[in-house]
Amino acid sequence: MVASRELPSEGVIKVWARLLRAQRVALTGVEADLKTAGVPPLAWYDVLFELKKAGEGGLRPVELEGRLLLEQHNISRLVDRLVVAGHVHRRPCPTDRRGQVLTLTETGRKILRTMWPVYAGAIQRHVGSKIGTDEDVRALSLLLERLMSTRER
Amino acid sequence: MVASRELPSEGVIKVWARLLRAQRVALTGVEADLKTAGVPPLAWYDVLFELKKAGEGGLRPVELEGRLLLEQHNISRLVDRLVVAGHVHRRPCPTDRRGQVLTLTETGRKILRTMWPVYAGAIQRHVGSKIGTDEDVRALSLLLERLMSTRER
DNA sequence: TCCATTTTAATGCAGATGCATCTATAATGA
DNA sequence: TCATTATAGATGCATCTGCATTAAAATGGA
Repeated sequence: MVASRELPSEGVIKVWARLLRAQRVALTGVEADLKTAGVPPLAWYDVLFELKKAGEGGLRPVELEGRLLLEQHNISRLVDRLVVAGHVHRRPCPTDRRGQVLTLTETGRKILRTMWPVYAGAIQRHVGSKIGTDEDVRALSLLLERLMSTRER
Repeated sequence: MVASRELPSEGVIKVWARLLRAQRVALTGVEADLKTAGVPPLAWYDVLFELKKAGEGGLRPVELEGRLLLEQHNISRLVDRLVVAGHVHRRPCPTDRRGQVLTLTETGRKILRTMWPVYAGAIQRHVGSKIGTDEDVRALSLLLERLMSTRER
């Protein structure tokens, strides 16, 4: 892979530094807002939201892994905590006896409803209010999407 | 604060999601490259680099705190590890007997030199090669900078 | 079929982080 | 001056993450 031996330009290095820093600033701000409001942390929202999107059929841990980009052991323990808290139901998978199927419980659904207004306000406060026009929002969205892609340009 | 009660637009929510994800993808990629090369993690580089920039006079932990945006207790322990590893020298601060002054040791300088080529390659691989033109780099840099600012727009 | 390989999930252990608290010193100000 | 308050840094404890390993089940040939 030739490109991997190239050195980054000054501009790229700056983008890297700012990506780390902007994310950290925004994330710690949002997490702090959640904590202040007395609701669970972001990771819980992520799991619950994926399960809600998945609907009736629920999701298997291995599917969560792919969607949240978390390691297998982290999913395993995160789900543990959510099960203990009563927000997620875990039952054996009918088609694969190694696996399990996760679904939302009623309290899980309730947590999502409780968290969203807080979360949305935090996103607006720590991200939305910092960016300018809709056009800037679109531009940033597009550029960030490229960063996530696996292919080079 | 009125803006804090506004709800984020669809676009802003997407930016938030992509900011988290793009950063996670890039960061885990870079950390993995460092590990593969057998060099210390990013956090070590950050501290050592700040100390290098600070030069002769070194830095106090409280200054590192501001520059790296880490909590006081995290700085305290991170520095501990670097001192134990022999990369950082810690001596009492002459002007404030509560404090201390941190400077690079020779092996600390060496670690920086060893890490940079690996780190630079990783940045190019996981960030640089994903973005297109220099203009895109500039645009992304500018937009990310806005996110870090404390003021709203 | 049978065996090697791969996939799914859990877990023990070490390392890192968040939170609250503690000690020592410095700064403030009556 | 002395008492109050603020700041610098360390640390105990709980939680969370990373890493390696393990167990069980599924898959894919020969």
